[in-house]
Amino acid sequence: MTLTATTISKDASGHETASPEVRTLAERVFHQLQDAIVRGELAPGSKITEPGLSKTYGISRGPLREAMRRLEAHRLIERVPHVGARVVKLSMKELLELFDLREALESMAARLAAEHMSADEIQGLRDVLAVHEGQSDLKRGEAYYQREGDLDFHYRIVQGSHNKMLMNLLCDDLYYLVRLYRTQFSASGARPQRAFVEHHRIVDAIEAGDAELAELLMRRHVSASRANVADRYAAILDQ
Amino acid sequence: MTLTATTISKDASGHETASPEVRTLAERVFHQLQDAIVRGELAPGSKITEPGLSKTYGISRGPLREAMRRLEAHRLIERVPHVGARVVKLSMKELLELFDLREALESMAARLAAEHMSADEIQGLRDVLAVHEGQSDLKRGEAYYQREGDLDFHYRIVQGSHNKMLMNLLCDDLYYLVRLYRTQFSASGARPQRAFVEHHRIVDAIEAGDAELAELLMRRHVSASRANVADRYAAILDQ
DNA sequence: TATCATTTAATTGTCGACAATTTATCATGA
DNA sequence: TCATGATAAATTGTCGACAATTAAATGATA
Repeated sequence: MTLTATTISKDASGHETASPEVRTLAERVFHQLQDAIVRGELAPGSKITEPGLSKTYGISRGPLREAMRRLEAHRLIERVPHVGARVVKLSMKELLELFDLREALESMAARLAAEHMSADEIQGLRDVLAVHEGQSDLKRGEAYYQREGDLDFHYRIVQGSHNKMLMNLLCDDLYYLVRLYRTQFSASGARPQRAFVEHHRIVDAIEAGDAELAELLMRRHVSASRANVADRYAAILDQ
Repeated sequence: MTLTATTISKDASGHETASPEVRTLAERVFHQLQDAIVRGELAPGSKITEPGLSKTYGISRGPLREAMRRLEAHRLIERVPHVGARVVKLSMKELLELFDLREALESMAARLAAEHMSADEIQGLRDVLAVHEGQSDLKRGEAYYQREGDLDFHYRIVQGSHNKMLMNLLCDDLYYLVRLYRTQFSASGARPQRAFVEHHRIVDAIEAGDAELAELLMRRHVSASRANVADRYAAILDQ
């Protein structure tokens, strides 16, 4: 692809995108904006204006509006007719709701994964865990929650379910919203280590073909993660 | 609902719309296209072209493209860059996957509904069932699955969960896809009557505040519905 | 006749300009 | 001083035209 990522400097600190699909301007700027939002470069709640972004990214308003429509569909921005768009503002209530959704969906994904994952896919899962294990203990805490794409454990479990609808929902629609929450309420502390152990147990269950156990463990895992976030938030309120 | 299916004939055939949001051309044509697809007026798999729709609805390609983006986000059409868009083609595999999703999500919704629904909301649910009961037995079979919006039993259960994320997912994103499947594989036969009974049991559980039971019943209910569709499909294959 | 390359047509992607609506500013009056 | 209304600025919604890409049609050649 000859499309040099020249674009604009500005946001693109030279990171670019072996992205799956960048055949059009609208798609490119969509991914750029998506990254900018998830990374927090565009502050939550901040208003984004079409002429502004149009100039920033050096494109006309046409494709920009299409990109914004996609962002809206992914719930990363909120638009009001004739008024404008704002980066989504995160409330703790909605974050906990999102965890409830994940608990229902990802536990189902784990069950299906135990039933349908191939040996190669399971090996891939183990590799992901091994990579994380190899990282220095210092960085692990922060890094473990930053992984994305195929490196994300949860992402791969969902892929392993072989359920297209589920994959679309969790990996396309909700995935970046989850990542946004992660950067917002930057998760760390003692939780990652424990999550790491739980991940191993889940893979064990999947490898054993124990669908029921995999579902149960994943449900507990997400539930524990939710409780952790809720606790940390309560602690902040008290502080 | 006064929404005549005039559809074409220019836009302003003087119909307006107690619709939730029709403040812009793009939104209006979005709803029109959504209806047209769900009703089967636009055949599944058929190619839709921008100049064509542009002329049909009497608007320019700008707002039309925005409407199409929204349809794509709702998975009612599929777009390929530089090629075009087609109305989504339904496969039995994906339909069953959709049922799996609904089983996980709506059972969760039923649990939350049992925990959070107000007395008024529960009464509203009973009213919905009463309306259906009042209909002639002849029409009930066909009509019962055709209800939409607030009249839809499942729709109200989800609303009763008071979980925004869940409501967005089921009532905004997946709702019209489910309706599309309903019209495609037009459901009827002995199933509606049984579904009607199951609905009553679910409301009973919700009213009793028995979250666990409500969840279980809803899970069974959706699962039975899924099995019914699968059986009918298998029967057709044998025929 | 079938296959492949070239040309043609149609459709999508992008742009800039104008109209409609909203938000901000400011002046006026109680 | 505050509220209220009119004016001005900015932003969004809509349109038509042009460029880029793909699909179809045509013709040449083996």
